[in-house]
Amino acid sequence: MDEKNEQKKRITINDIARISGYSKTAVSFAFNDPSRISVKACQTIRKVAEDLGYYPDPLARNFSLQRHGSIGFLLPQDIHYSFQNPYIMQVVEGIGSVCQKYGNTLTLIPPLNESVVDAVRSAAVDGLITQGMGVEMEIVDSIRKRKIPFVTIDGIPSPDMPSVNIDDRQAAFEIMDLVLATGHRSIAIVGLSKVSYEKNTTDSIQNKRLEGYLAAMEPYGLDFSCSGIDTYTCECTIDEGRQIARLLIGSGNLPTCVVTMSDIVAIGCMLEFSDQGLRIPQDISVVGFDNIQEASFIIPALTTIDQPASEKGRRAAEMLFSMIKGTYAAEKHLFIPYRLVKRESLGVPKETP
Amino acid sequence: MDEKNEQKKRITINDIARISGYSKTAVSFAFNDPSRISVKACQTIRKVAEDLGYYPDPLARNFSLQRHGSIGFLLPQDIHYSFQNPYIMQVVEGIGSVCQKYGNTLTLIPPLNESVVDAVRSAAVDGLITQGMGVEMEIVDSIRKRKIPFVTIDGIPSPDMPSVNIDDRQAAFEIMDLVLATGHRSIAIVGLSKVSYEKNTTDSIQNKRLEGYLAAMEPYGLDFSCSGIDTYTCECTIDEGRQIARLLIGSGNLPTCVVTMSDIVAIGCMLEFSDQGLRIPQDISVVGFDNIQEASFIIPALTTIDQPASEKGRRAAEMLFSMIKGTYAAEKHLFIPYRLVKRESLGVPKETP
DNA sequence: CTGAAAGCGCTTACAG
DNA sequence: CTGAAAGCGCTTACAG
Repeated sequence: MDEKNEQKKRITINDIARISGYSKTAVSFAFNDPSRISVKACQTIRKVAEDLGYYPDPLARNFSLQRHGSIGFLLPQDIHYSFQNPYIMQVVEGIGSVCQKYGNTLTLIPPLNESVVDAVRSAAVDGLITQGMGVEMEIVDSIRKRKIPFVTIDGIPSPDMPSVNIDDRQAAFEIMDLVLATGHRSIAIVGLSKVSYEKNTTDSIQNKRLEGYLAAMEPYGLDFSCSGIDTYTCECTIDEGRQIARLLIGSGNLPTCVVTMSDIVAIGCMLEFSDQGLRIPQDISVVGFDNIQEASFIIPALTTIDQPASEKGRRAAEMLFSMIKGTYAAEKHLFIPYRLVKRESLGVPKETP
Repeated sequence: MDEKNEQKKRITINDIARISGYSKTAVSFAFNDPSRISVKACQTIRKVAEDLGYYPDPLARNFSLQRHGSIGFLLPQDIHYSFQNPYIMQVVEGIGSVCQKYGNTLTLIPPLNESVVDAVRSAAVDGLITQGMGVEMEIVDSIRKRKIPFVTIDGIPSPDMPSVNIDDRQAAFEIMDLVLATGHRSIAIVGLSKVSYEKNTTDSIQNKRLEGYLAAMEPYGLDFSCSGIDTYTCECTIDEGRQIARLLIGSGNLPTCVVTMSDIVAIGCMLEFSDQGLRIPQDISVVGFDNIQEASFIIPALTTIDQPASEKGRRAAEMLFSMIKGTYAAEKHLFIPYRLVKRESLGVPKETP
């Protein structure tokens, strides 16, 4: 009935037990805790196992042990977008380094719109790290229902939802304050697109940053309704950054500065501006957010907020593993320092209206 | 006040069956194949499940289904290095997009030196994609022992080891030929470091590329033993690229061109050269390999080989899923087109000796 | 040191 | 449409 080519049946612990003449218990110990059996038993069992190419089935082992040996990272955007954003990749790197430390793997969960809830429910993970999650999201209920620990990075700190953040409001305040102090009054703000699988999010780091911008603008008598202050949103990719730049150029009413919430978008804008013959910062200034590696080597170098992306990932993962082990007792809402990085992409505007 | 609902015991299919008055079979069908039971039964069961916050345990489900619902990617280098290389990230993105398509997750397996064999043996994956693997590697035996399908990207095509590659030899030939035709005779070649978890690899794409370089050099009467032709190796990071550049400058015998096997290393070299006051390509030329995004926006733009990284990942993943499903029958060794990309980082050397 | 046996929580072929 | 029962392959508390 089955097309049994060579190995008709997988070799199990039972086969090894039978052939070696020991019990399943002994075979199990031979692999997991040799000190519990005699040296002779261990050798015999291992020999038989080796000859038959046996190794404990991870699926059965994990099931018996009631753990997966992996933590999950729920990608905030479609995988195609997430991987184009070096900031996200650094976060993942930080998470991964902690997984490595604890001998776990890192499971990337694509945020398929329709099925993200199912994906989260059925993912083979012992815990979950999410990016940009608010308590009001439907997905939070799903995770809670699963009763696995989770931590959110760049989400909104809430009770029962451990988080790792920088002070986005203050960081945004600082960079906008610098932009305004430099003389800019005509500003395009480019925000982040929403987490891909949630349609009705009201609370987010985007809002925190907008609050910060607004607070910086207030002393200058500006707010988002003023003419000259416009807001946009796009995915975090170079291409969409370029599109925003084209949009601004096409509008015939170019701002003197573009304030983005993401370096990768800022770089997209810069590249497009350059391609279209605009000089940065003489003709237009651009500032970013994140301080990805590329921000320092694009010419001119990008003024931005340095975020400790890898550290965010690491701290979140460390928290998560503590929670999984049940030893977690520390502060549930971490705030990590950021740093304003002044470089050449921000200059004095040609004319201040 | 149900103590046992709190955290004493997890709610299982048995609880739902008992409380709803239906069998475990019916409960299972309510979640997996509602058409097999009556509408009424389905509603009743779902209601009870909802009230109790029940959802089939993924661990048990996967065990019963004998599949993990995830494929693994064995990182070629330490996670810290792998994530700094946009080429690798693009490959992962390609793999991930296919996982998303098939409703699977993507498990990243950190290549911890000591335990990579164990990691591979125990990873909760239905198949494995590796980067830069040769048949002679110890890890191959481990994977085979696990009897899960695997595909290698940028490895050496071998029987029973499906692979996805470009023609590295020819690509390397073309770019070296261009370098030589441009007039360079004093060349530093910067290769890739070995796959982190294997110490004695003789066969690799690095060697294929060296063959290509050599073939291009031959008509010019050059080979690796010639004075002026030097070879180096480093991790694929900007920092190590910079180190190579410093090494070259420090040697007092600067080549006229640096030929690297990785854009990220090329960019590191370029940044360091620039920082040290050398002009590219007037004072020194640099060429890369991969054509990562950054290669097009660094100034001067990088001459390189365009590799379809994302496509490599996608093709490898598609192969792997076919193998997992047992429907695989096509060509086992894929070669994908590459493209020589001429940009400004390669120029005519100042003096041709 | 050793082994019998009770789980771990599902899925599904089979019979009614 | 429905349910009893046989797996899936391990781990480990317990008794000898």
